[in-house]
Amino acid sequence: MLSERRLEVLRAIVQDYVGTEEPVGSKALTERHKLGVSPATVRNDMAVLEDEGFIAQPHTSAGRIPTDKGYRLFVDKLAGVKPLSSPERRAIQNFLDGAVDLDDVVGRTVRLLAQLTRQVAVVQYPSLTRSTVRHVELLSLAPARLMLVLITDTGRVEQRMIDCPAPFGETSLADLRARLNSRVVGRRFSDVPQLVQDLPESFESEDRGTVSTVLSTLLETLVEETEERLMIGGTSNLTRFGHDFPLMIRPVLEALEEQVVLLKLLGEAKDSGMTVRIGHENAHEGLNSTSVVAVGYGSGDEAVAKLGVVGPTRMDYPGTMGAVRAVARYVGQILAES
Amino acid sequence: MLSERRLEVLRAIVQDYVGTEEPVGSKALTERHKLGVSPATVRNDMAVLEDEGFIAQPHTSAGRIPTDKGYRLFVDKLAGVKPLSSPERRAIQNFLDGAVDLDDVVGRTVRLLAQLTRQVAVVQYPSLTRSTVRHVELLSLAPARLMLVLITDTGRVEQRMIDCPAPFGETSLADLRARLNSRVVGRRFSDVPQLVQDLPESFESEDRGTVSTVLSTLLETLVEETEERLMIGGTSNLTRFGHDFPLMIRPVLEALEEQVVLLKLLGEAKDSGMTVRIGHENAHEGLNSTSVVAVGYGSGDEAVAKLGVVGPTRMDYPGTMGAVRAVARYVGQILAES
DNA sequence: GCTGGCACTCGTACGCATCGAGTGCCAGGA
DNA sequence: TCCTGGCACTCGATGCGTACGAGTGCCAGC
Repeated sequence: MLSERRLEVLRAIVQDYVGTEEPVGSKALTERHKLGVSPATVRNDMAVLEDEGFIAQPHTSAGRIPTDKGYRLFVDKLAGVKPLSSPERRAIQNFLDGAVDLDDVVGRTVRLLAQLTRQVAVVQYPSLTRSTVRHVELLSLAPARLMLVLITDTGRVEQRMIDCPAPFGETSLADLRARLNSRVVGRRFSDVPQLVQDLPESFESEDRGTVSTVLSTLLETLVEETEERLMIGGTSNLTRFGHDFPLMIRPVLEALEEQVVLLKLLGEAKDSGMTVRIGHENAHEGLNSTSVVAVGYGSGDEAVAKLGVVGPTRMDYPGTMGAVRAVARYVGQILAES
Repeated sequence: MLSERRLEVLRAIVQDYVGTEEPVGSKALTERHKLGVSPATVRNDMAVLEDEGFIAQPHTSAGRIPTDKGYRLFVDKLAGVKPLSSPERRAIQNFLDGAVDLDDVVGRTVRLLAQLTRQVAVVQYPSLTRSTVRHVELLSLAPARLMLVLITDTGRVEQRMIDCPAPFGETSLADLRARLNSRVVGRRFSDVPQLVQDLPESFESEDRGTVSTVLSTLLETLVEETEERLMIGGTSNLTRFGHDFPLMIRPVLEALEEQVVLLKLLGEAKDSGMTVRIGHENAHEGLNSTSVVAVGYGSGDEAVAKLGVVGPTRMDYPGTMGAVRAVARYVGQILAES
């Protein structure tokens, strides 16, 4: 186990490096932090930290920079979550209030998070499978053409066109609408398939085809949209990556364009509590030099989706974690109110 | 007026520079193009072209690069629109077919355009004001809580929650729904305000408050959503900007994050025909070193929205214009079918 | 009006010396 | 056992002078 002082040295290295973006040497460390020991001692500690793999030298005769493992230790043991200042909290609330619909909430959240952390923000739309059904609507647009509209308790709305095999009367439509709603309203989307399974049987044979079509579209929608949607923002913050950013930025931008990658990224995060993935801990290669801070949010106790930020491993972890957590809480509140 | 040959020299310079990204000299020009004259002659022509402001030297004793004015002349007089190859056309069709809803169409279009042009793609959602109403739906979610759903002929769907001043009976609701639809279905959104103006009068006094609330929400939605939505993609193509891209990319990314800026950008494009804005022709400062190729698209003859790409001024104009035009046409077809 | 020749410019590449931050190691002291 | 000061060493960054060469402008001649 590392001694107290060595941990302190590591903490100092991380803090200085995050601040200056330059390898930090033993002398500078003793000057800027009250470690109570001489540079020579710090050098010895650094040698140990390097042996253990917590820090590294870019080249001989340069200062040290933290490794992924070093950041990991820092995040786990040395750093807390820095709470936001109360002006910041007020700013969040002001910014998120006044959103008119779910798109707006998500959009504002992304911008807010990007601005607060000065990093790239990713916000997932509330998941269908974890939401409950608020309403199912069937609209007749043409004799044999229906529109299916799904509304979730989190305000999400999905719609699909349906071409019916046969014309469908207004009364049958009203009947189907009523029966559908009575079965699924208030239930979880993941339970919907079983709940509607036997519906066609209770209809006249002439309508049965259409009912089946509607139901299969409904189920299809559930499946398709389980590939969740998300929104990202603040990509211009990537330019803050550092002096070597031209090399970094390419794969990161590419990764950010792949919704699949991002969804997997957020999916890997724990359902509750905050998850921090540092550098190579991220499965995706393009993100090997980034860290991801993610957390679930929801209108109740349970998370309905996740949000987070992507930034350089060299980031202000306590501040970022604080901002992410705070934003998630407020978004949860907003969703619960609507 | 410039002689035929001088125009030919300009064309050659643009082509070479676009290909190599390096200032092009007189000798290289005569070697790579069959101009039929010696380097010295080309030098004289270049001197003239420089006097006229079509080309410039980054520094003395370097080759020439086209100026914005040079590209402008190239686009207007020297370059055609390169039609896509038929495999490319097939690829477009395959890629766009199978989109399930409007979001999907727009998303696929963005990806397609980014891939074809290897530049940043911007696609605007079909505008509300230029669309016609396909259906207006009112759903009762709770005794005094309604949801308003607007559906356009282009497949766009907007929804809003409405808190009613008083409970609203099912029959009144059906009544309002029917009357609303009979008035506005098939009409343009921009005409809706007049069409519904006198609706409240025909209702019982107890319902009049709610009807007014619904109508004002409807009108609000029309106004708010006139700030059009759009989707962008292919930002990782920004890394292809050139060797000086670290300086370029920042303002461009920032501009791309501002929907307002992008909407203005597309708004400046002509309604019909293709618009090319080169370098400083773009009002926004951050985009002074980019060119924008934009075109309207629509389900019928009329444009319902625009799409385009943003790339370095040093771009393959004929190819880009061809791709943009082709994609716009196919998207128009897809919208018309749905 | 085109061409070959020629002097000139200026950015790039390369070699070389200097500088200094930072290191590792060691002997001596608490 | 642990800390400290001292010292030689490493190696990237910086600055400078030179050589090179692509490219130009100009001019005399065809």
